[in-house]
Amino acid sequence: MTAYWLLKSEPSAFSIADLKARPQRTEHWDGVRNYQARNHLRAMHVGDRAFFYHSSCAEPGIVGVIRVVSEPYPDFTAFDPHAAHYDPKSDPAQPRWFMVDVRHEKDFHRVITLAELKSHREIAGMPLLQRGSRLSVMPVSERQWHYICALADADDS
DNA sequence: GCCAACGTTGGC
DNA sequence: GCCAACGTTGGC
Repeated sequence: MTAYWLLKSEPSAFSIADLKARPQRTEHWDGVRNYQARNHLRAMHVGDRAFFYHSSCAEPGIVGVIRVVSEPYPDFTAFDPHAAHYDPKSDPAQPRWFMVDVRHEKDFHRVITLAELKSHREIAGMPLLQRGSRLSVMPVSERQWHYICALADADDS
């Protein structure tokens, strides 16, 4: 059963173009250091799809689609004292943080901005649109997924 | 740069 | 277990 997700990244740190430029268009999604987001990561499976969301930028919004291409495994950057998201409390024998590998699937032809998403009551239940939401990994329902894909495809012509 | 919202930490 | 202080996120 394929599931749908939304993954946030600041494009100044790692953008969808960066992912697209990686070998095999694939990279591990490391650095998640929030338990709720971690739990969502651990629920992922190969074949799941996710929206790539650009945050903290001029035009925050969904910029494309990526695919989960690994099962969840320990985030090894947590063990590296030189890594940006080093966590001395994550023990390799009992890892605290996890990640998956993702592959670029497609760019939307335009950014589906946060402002636009907020204007559609059909998807008002998305965690992304809740007051004070900061979660960087969140589930998307099948209905929400197809609704947003339709928005993106509407001006494909 | 501002600020609201949230999660985590640590004293008690 | 409570809660104040602090750090981070992220839109504007």
